[in-house]
Amino acid sequence: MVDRRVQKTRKLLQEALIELISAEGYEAVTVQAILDRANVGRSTFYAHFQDKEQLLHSCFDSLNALFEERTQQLRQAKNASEVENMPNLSLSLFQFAAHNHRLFKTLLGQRSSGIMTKTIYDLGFAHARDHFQLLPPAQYGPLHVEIMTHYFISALMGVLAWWVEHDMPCTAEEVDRHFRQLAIQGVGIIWR
Amino acid sequence: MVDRRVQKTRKLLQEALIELISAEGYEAVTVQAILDRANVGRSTFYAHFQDKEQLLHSCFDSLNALFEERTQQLRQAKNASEVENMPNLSLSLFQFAAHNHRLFKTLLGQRSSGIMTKTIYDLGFAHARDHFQLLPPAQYGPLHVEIMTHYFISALMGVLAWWVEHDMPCTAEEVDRHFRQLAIQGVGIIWR
Amino acid sequence: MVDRRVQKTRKLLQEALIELISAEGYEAVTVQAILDRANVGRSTFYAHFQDKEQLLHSCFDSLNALFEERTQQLRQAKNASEVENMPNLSLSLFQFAAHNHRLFKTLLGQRSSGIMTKTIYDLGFAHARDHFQLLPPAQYGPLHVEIMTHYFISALMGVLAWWVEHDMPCTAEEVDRHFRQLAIQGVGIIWR
Amino acid sequence: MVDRRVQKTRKLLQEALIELISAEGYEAVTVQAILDRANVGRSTFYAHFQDKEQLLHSCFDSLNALFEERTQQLRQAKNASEVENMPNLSLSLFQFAAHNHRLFKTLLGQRSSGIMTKTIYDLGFAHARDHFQLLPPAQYGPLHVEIMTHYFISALMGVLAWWVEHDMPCTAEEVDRHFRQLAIQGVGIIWR
DNA sequence: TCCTAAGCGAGACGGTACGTCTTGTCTTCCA
DNA sequence: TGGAAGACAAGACGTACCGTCTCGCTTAGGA
Repeated sequence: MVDRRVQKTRKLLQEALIELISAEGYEAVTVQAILDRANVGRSTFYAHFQDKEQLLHSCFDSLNALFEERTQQLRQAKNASEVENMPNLSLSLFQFAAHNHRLFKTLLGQRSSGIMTKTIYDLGFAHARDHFQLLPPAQYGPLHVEIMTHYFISALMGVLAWWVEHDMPCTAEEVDRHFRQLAIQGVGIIWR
Repeated sequence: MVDRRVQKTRKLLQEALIELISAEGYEAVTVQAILDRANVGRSTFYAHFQDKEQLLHSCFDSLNALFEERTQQLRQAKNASEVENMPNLSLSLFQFAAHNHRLFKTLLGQRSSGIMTKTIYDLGFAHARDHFQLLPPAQYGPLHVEIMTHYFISALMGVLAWWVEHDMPCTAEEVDRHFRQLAIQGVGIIWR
Repeated sequence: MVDRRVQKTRKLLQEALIELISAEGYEAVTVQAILDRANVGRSTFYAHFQDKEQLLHSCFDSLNALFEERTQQLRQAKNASEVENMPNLSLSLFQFAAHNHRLFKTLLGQRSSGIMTKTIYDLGFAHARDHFQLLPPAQYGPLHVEIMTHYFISALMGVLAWWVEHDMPCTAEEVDRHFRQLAIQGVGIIWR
Repeated sequence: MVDRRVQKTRKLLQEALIELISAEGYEAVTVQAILDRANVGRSTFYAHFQDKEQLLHSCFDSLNALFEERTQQLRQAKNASEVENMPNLSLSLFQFAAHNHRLFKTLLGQRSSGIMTKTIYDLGFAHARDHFQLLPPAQYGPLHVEIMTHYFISALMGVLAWWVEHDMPCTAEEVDRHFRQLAIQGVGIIWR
């Protein structure tokens, strides 16, 4: 069984990091500053995490869990219709971000140097590709699918980043409705 | 009149930086390494640029020029139809990236820590917003336009990044056609 | 009454320290290394000794006893002739060192950083001063006596250190004879 | 030619070290404390010296020079009589110590953990052995000469350490006269 | 043709953060 | 209940870069 102190220390460090990033930006955060705020010794820090970046990634364990759960569901789905009936990816993400607003705003926003954007992007990309592959084959070639997946996830990330950065100016359901309309119907009339 | 040596030194430094970034990644590049590769003295470097980041940004003067030129055209356009007849933004970008492949691959790709993504994003976002505002008012509310602009530019950046990262697996015209189809018609059938 | 385990633990630690000092030198010995070698827990160590240095000093209890015994004899001596008939200081030391060769070699030699030299020196110095003060007053002034005592003890320590460092190349009696000849007759002919 | 700044920095560091050792003792002196007192940057320190100990040794360059000069004289001496007419070793050392009182008091005294004692001892020992070997062969065996050399140098170091530690309670000539009397005539009457 | 000011390389320097290491205290758990 | 195991705060270590600075050398462009 794991020492309760260990869990407490990890949590202290994660919280200190998040607070400091939103105050000063990721690059400007010093390991020493984290230690001071968390009241943790230097050696303890390095006993738990290799460096500042690993500590940052550890903050995203719950997001990893979200995607892993969805991936499980994908694998167990027997046919396309079951896949289509899964909870919507974009809505799940918007809701998850709403529940972890401070975390997402900090790590997707300006202050973070976008350090986590790629991580979330890759998680989302892999998931979307798996998803698309399980759907009935379309008339599109593999190149188009590749482009489409990048297109789709990039757009999702962009809207998500804007939404959390501006402190969720509408509900998760609303922003998801806007997003899905754009995704399904296209930018439409106003773009040639 | 500016000393020719000054221009030569600037160019040496910019090239050294680009080469080093594509070799080791932006974060790993040391000022000292730039100096060694460019055969330039430490004090000379700081006489020209405040720091590594400013040197990086200086590499993008030509992209700035591209957007400034388009912005000029936008301002001079008298009506929506002239705006609509402007050379296509996405195609311009794809073509520009093709002409500056090494630069774009280096600075949009993995090795760059996405350091320039935001800069290009902001340039594109501002331009797209200006563009959209000049088009005939649609039935969409301001929130939807905001979301749409982020949606559109994010998707464009995502496809662009993928395209240069994979060494342009198709022509600029082709990738632009795919992109515009997705933008105009939406992800369509395969996404609920 | 003292727990037998306590004595055992103390002994384990002392032996571990001595072995490690002769292997790596005093400065290089880590508390953790002592614990590992002695199979003793960190808290147990600090329950017995304040720190590494106190543990080291505890190894010298027997030498302290030797000097204390001699000091007792000095105090009980009624006249100078009894003092003169005491067992010889230098010979006692050489013999004691022979019986504790490993300890002395370790703690007087190179590896020890001379950490104990001063301790033994002070013990010897105090004893020699007491001794000299009980002898019939000579024609020498107090300054000369002070100098002489330092001269004498330094020389004794130097010869002792050499003797144990070189694994006793002659018997205690022989080295004592050489030493006393030098002390009594001087370096003599070969030094102007 | 060597940068004058380099020499200045070395001197600043050496002086800071000496002052701090005499204030707090060698072991307690932190590299950071040296930097603070000398107003020198951390990297500059390590550009000049490997560590605290090397800095300490660098303080003794002049003493090395003294011994090297004497060794030169020894090598050039053609016969024993020239060797015997060389300036006296013990007097030279006492005078040198007088001219560098602060340095010697600091580095031979209590605060220094005797860190330099061995260095000076070895210098003196090597020199004395060379010296003795050039004198006319005596009736003594090699073992006796070895012992004698250690005896002699130890005694000299002991008197020297006492003399500087007590702020030279008599002149260099006086302490040398006492020392040489003890060395030549022996402790004499008062020691059996 | 000389001369004088700027551009430049070289690199010393003060400073700061890093990741490692050891210390001495404290807590937990097991025999 | 005492000791092994080991988490922890504290802080020094030696390394790596940074941005500032002071040197001389060279190299125009004006006298």
